[in-house]
Amino acid sequence: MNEEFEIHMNEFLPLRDVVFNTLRQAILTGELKPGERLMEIHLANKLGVSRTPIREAIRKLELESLVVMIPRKGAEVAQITEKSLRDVLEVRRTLDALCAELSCDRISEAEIANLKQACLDFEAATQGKDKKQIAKADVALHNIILESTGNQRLEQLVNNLAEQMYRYRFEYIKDVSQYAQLIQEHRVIYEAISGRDKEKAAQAARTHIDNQESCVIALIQQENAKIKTNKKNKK
Amino acid sequence: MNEEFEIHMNEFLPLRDVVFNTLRQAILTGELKPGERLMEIHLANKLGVSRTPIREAIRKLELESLVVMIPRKGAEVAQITEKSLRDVLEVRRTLDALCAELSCDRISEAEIANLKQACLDFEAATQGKDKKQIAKADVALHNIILESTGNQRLEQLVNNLAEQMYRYRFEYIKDVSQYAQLIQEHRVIYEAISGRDKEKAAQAARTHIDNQESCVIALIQQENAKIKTNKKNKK
DNA sequence: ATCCATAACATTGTATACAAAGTACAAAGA
DNA sequence: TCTTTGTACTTTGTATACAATGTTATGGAT
Repeated sequence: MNEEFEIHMNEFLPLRDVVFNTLRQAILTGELKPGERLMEIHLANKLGVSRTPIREAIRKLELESLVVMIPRKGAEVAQITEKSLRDVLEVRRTLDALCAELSCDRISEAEIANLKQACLDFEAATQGKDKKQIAKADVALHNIILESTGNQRLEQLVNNLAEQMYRYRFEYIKDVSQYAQLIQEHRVIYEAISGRDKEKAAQAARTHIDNQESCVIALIQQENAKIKTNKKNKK
Repeated sequence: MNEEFEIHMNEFLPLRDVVFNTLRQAILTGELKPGERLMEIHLANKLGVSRTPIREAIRKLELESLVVMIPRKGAEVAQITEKSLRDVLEVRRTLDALCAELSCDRISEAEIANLKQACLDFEAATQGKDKKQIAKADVALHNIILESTGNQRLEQLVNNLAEQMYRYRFEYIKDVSQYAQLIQEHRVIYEAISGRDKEKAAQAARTHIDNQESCVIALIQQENAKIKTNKKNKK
């Protein structure tokens, strides 16, 4: 329970940003669980800083909806409900489709080559056992598309929405049976974008999200069922 | 220059939120101008609080991209360039279209009635001289559509994007020649949604943004031209 | 007169101190 | 036994103090 957080100490960043990154990572990876309280003094001691940087980090997490503030009680890690996840995905489906379309218009030949390589890298990663490596390859691939849109605001928003899902991503990515499909979907997206076929690219992006949605929703329901069973057993 | 900010003192809100709302409002209305520095002690004195709530408010403004942090120099009000505005609108066009589509599926009969009334209210407001009233009626109308989607995350994102534009909105809304067109566009949107015609609604929403984009971009270029002229004159 | 160096100052970054509010637990009374 | 009240403790909200750094101004040397 008391394992230390992985502190991302970029030397020259203000402490508030180090704390922000650390806490965010902890929430996204599930190290800090939904509903868990973030108590300032406790965190300050744990990270070896004062309350001030902790508080400023919490303000940012608050605006990212990763924590919710309870008046005069403090911050706690936001719950992810099935509804909130569907809401996020509904938006992301649209924005990912937009990314794919814009990418068709604006991607450079060099980026197309990178994208192809990223598809291969992802495929290679799924052969190995390191789940973190797989997630990393997936993120890298999607980042190439994002950057090719040349729209920073879009990039920022999609990254943020994607992060909301990382909290489930690690479970999702463990599902080996999905790998073949993911590889295939990436291939379709690559081909649509490299062929600059906007319609096809948008559709492929939507399908990609749809499939993720089914998987993750299934995971949540499974989780919920487990909780209910536990409650019954306690009785 | 030294007029006081309009402090939105909701009595029971923590000071950081009061400060946050106050500063945000000041930035959006142009009271705090792009490039202007936000100095903590100065703001603290002006608002009659200590630096702590000021700093926490700035952290939130930072995440909203309304201010940018310069290391060891502090916060300053973010510039809006033509590029950043185009980026925002590119995203918003897509999300507004999504809103319109979702609304077609999910809006209640009561909300349709509200929407109709909001169209009339907006029309009435354009008859008067109070520009704030016009902006308010416009926001109210769009909020009805937003809320009818039932997607809180979408609501939050679109509101945020819209706010980025309010910084230009007040100039834009002064352009009396646009009123007829705005009224007409609202009417088309209303009819599409009340008829639950997704395709038409999405298209109308996109057109609405397109027209705003032309107007606001024209304003910016006009502004830029003015600045250039001034520089020349100084020489 | 200009350029460099040093000192004073201004401002942010961080830590700590103090105030207020909420919570939990225990003791006393019905 | 249950409820109520009071007290101690925990935790947040706010203010202030201290440290570090960057900037500006001043003075001297060339």
